[in-house]
Amino acid sequence: MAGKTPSATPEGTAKARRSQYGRGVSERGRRMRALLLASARQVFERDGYLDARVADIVQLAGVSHGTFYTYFDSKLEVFRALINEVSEEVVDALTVPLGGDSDTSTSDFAARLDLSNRRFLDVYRKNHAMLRLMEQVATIDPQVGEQRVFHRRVHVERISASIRKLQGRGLVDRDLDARTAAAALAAMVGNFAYYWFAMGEPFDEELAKATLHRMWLGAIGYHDAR
Amino acid sequence: MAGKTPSATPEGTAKARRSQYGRGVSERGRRMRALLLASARQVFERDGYLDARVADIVQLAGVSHGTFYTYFDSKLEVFRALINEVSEEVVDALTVPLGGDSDTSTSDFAARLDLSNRRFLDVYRKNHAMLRLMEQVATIDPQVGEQRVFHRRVHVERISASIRKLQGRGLVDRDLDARTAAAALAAMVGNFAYYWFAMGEPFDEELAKATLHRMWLGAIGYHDAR
DNA sequence: GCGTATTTCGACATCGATGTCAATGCCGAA
DNA sequence: TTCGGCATTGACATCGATGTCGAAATACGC
Repeated sequence: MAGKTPSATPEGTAKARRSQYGRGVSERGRRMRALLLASARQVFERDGYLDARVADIVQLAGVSHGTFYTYFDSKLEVFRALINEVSEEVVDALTVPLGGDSDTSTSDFAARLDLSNRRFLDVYRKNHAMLRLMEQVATIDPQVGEQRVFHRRVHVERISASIRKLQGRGLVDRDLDARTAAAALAAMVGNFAYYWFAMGEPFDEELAKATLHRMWLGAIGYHDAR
Repeated sequence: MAGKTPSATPEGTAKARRSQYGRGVSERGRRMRALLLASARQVFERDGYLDARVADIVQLAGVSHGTFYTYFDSKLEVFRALINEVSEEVVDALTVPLGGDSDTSTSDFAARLDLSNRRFLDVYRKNHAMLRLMEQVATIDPQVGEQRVFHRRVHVERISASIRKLQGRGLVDRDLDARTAAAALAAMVGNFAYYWFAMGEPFDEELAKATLHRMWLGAIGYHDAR
């Protein structure tokens, strides 16, 4: 049953060789992998996840069908690889502490919030095509679904930490439930960005950002003693 | 070319007969259609849109494969029929005028808003499985995508009309851009409902509704002279 | 310029869901 | 009970994307 070695034959299946040698280890391999990733991204953005075919990806890359499978097990696996890159950017943008170390900077909170939301929106705009696809694939593949949930958790946690801090300083009513409020604000900002950038609803750049900022603060009842 | 009548042969293709006779006109036919719709809904909710197979639907209904195609052209068409029913409920919930006729009821606005949001959330909860699927299919089928956009437009328009009315009465700052603010609030409520009911994030019923209400009002800077 | 490690090639087998159709079954009206 | 419109049946053809594999090509150390 297990691998005998008939003298002349090339030995083992191609698949076995592939996993044995690792895939794309050499410089050449790394370039090929990058090329395939770039092509895949183009095809996905053009055709959507479901309509994208491996055949299109390899054609765009100018390589043969089989080469694709040297580097990825399936269409889904390339997509995951691509979304990982984007995800990192998003999480980075969301991870920047809103609180700030200095207790002194009490009333700069509004400014820091504004900056943070702007950064998030800019990252969303930059990657809008992939983030739109992520919404699609999140409903199809559990692993990508997990990633979307992770984004949201990061966002909600950052916001609820801020709210608690403001409540500690007496700047926000303690009656407000921080977790629920954070969930609602994350929904507001995230879904607004989705319709604005991914679905193409037109808004005036500055007006939208300023309005979002102002509503965010009003929603938690934060009123700066300016 | 057109329908001659060779004596013995059954005449025309089955497909032609189907479109000729209409599908499910009789009482019997209407029952069959309803049965298939119910089975389809169960299968969709259990397996998701993509993994649902016509074979599963007919098996659950206890009829043969071909019968399905007497009533629907494809899996997509059944889904559209199902989502139409749900969509009607959602639009109804969103269509109830927030303004109210009476100019007198100035300060009941908050109460009416609360009622309206609660109604929306209840409809969402009731149909959460299909609405979750709608989010999935909206990214796949343009027609269902249109329907989702329509929901949103109804929601946004209702809210922005309210905001304008409140601005007219001097209860909300005229500086606030009604359309942008309405888009953000619709995003907040709609996406919160999605994560709450469709994705199963746990929230305390009463706390969530009250918090959403309070934030909604705070976001537009409405402060009741209570 | 030889040999081995690594990558590429592309024709082909596979696969499962979809939609079709000719034949048969059902049912109410005459 | 018989007739004809209407509905059901289920085996089958179709189809296109996926992933495989044996063999050829390329790189590169020696």
